[in-house]
Parts: sequence; structure tokens; C-alpha cells
Amino acid sequence: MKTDFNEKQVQILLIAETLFAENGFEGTSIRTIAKAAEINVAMVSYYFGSKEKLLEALIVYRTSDLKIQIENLSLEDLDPIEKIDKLIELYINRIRCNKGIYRILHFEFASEEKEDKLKVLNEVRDRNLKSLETIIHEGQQKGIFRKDVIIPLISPTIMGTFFHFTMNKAYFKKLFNLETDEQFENYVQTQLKTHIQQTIKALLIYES
Amino acid sequence: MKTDFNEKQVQILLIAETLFAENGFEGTSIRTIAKAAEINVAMVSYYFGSKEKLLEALIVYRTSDLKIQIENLSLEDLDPIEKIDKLIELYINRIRCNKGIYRILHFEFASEEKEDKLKVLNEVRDRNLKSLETIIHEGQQKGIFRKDVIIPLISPTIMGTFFHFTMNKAYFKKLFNLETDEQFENYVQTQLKTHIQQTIKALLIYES
DNA sequence: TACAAAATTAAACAACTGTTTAATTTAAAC
DNA sequence: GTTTAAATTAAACAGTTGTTTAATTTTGTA
Repeated sequence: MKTDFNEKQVQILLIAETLFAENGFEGTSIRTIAKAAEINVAMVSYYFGSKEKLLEALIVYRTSDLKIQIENLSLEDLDPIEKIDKLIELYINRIRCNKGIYRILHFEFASEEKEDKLKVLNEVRDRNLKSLETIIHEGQQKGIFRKDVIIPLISPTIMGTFFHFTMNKAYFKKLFNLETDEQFENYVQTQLKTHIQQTIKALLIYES
Repeated sequence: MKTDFNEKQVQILLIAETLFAENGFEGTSIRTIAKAAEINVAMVSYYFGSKEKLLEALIVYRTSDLKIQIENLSLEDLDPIEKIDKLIELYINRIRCNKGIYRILHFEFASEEKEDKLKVLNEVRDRNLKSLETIIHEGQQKGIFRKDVIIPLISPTIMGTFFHFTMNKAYFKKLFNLETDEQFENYVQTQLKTHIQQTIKALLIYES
């Protein structure tokens, strides 16, 4: 599998990502991408083969990024609760910075039966699940976390909350009187982040 | 605003809803809808005017449904916690039964600036928020719920979790060894529902 | 400078898009 | 049974889609 892209290819990938994120995969034409990237329409086919393969290349390009990010996370010397906080923060930042590809992967592509091409994605998912399990098991052994939590359902809550919020931007901007996009972005990084952290921590700790 | 549709129109609306849910609005052509509904392509324009207006009609058709559903909910004689449980159950069932239109509204249409046509949706949202606020305020006065929760962020968590899970069906089917679609549906209605209820209740009750 | 490979272009391709037309069939009313 | 409106049809419309072609330009190498 090809994982190295030249300057021009990366330029196309980045612009495609933005457009896919804004208008979806189906909603973005090769000509729109070409115009935005100031290249000829044929260049997409020339470099990537097809629109579908462009998306695959984008996935490969982005997921190789993610691999590096997660490994640089050091969580030693923290108690389980602090680890959860930090992991969620990292998680949200990662989604925020890769909004485009994440939206495509989780809310457009995943529903269809294109499993084969999503093996890279599944690897990332499994790795995330593993780190989360490690932390939670530690907390459970220390008697801090309850033991009847279904761990794989935690990431849908984190990701789902984030995406539902950002994808209904217009509504929440109005609701919270956020006038600019910057204010909205800021709300996500502060209030929404805290909300998600509180939610997960409460779920892990609370005994009914 | 037209709110009554004849048999044929409803038939078209329902099939369009399914297809929109599966392949998105952009990903579904009028010809596909016509073929599935066993009608002529021109009938969509004849009855609704355009594809865009077909979607609007679908929104109107579905949201008038929702209005009725929520008003039939009686929550008297329950304590706040039970009310939350019941409201979430109702909420999830409603999303489950209207998956198609919900996906379009919250994950396709909302991001674009077509606010005007979404006024109906905003009404539903505001009504939901109001019922939730009433229950939570009651719980806060009784000293059961904490007071620093941002109430409008609760529904993103409910809806987001549900949608992230169902839209990544293939992945979670594999993860939880759910072989058939029925088993998956069943998991949603039991485990996932409980997970969401626990999460929200924990968030409301837990004191750090 | 000469040559070959890579990059870039405009044009064309067929298939598909949403929509409209004008003709035809069906149904209802008188 | 005739008339009138509604429903349905196939065909055409113009525009867009992803992709390929074949010609041209640019680039790197000897």
C-alpha cells in the first residue's frame, strides 16, 4: 500500500478533505476539487486513479498520521481519572483536527459495505479501544471505576456527542449566542470538552 | 404549508426516506426513488415540484408525527430519575422509528445554511429541550441532580451516541458478535439504550 | 543540445443528474 | 356516453458526473 505522497498530491488530498467534510463525498465533484486546488480535472485521475481511490488515499494519509499521535501519549504517574481526562482531551483534539476525514469515515462510509478498504480504520479503532480498556481496567482494580460498564460503548458517546454538536453548528450557535465561528470553536474546546469528560467520568464512577 | 398527502404521495415519501437514510440525499437520485416506488420519474416533480421540495415534504410529514408522539407522554407520579429513564426511552424509540429523517436532518442538512426550511425542526428541538429542562429542574430542586449541568448538551449525547453506534453498524456487529440485523436491533434496544440511560443519569447525579 | 520521462492540458466520452414537455390513459362528473 | 380534470407515460432537455484520450508542455538526465 502506497503511503507516501508528493507535494501536489498532498495539496489535492487536503483540499478534497475540506470539501468532503463540507459537502460530503457524493456532494463533492472532481471538478470542484480541481477548481479549488487550481489544477486540471484530469490530474486527480492521473495521480490517484479515481475519485474512490482518492478517498482511499486520503484515509491512508490521515490514518498514518493518527498512528504517530497516539504513541506519543505518555500517561504515567497519573491516576485513572486524570488519565481518562487526558485521553478524552487528546481524543477530541484529534477529531477536531481531522474533522473532515472522521466525518466521512464514521458518518458516510461506515454505513456502506466497503469494509475491505476500512481495515486501516479498524486498526485505529482497535488501538483506541485497547488504550481505553487498559486505563479502565486499572481504575476498576483500584476500586475507583464500576465494573459493569460496556467499554466499547464509550467511544460512540465521545465521538457521537462531538459530531452531533458540530454538525448542528447553526442551531447551537443560536442557542448559546455564539456569534462567530471562533466563538463556536472556543465553546467546543472548553464547555463541550468538559461536558464530555464529566459525562464519561460520571459513567465510570457513579454507583446507582 | 401543506401537511396532508394522499396515498401515492405517502408511498413516495416513505421510500424516499429509506433511500435517503441509506445513501444520503445527494446519493439518492429521483430515478432510483421512482424505480423503487414503481412510479414514473415525472411523478416526483408532478406531486412535489422538485427533489428539494420532496425532502421538505418529508420533513413536514415526519415532524407532524413527532408533535403527536411527545404530547401523549405522561410522566406524572414518577420521581425525576424515573422520568429521565422514560424520556430517554421514548427519545430513542422515536429516533429508531424515524432513523431516516433524523439522519438527514441532523447529519446532512443541518450543517448547511438552509435554516429557513428547518424551522419545523427547531420547533421540535425546542419542545424537547423544554421537557428535559422541566424534569431536570425538578430533580435539582429536590436535591437529586447536580446544578452545573449544561442541559442543551444532553441531547447531543443521547442522539450522538445512538447515531454513531448505528452508523457504524458493521464494526459493532463484528465487535459484539451480532450475526443478524435483528440481533443488532435488539442490542440497540437493550444494551445501548441502557448505556445511554446510565450515562445521562450518572452525569446528572454524580458529584465529583 | 538532445532525449526521454513526467506533468499538464483541453477536449471528448458516455452515463447520469433534475426537470419539463406534450401526448396518452384513467377516473370522475354530468 | 360525453366532457373535463387528474394521473401517468415516454421522450427530450440541458447540465453535470467521473473518466479517458491524445496532444502539448515541462522537467530531469546524459
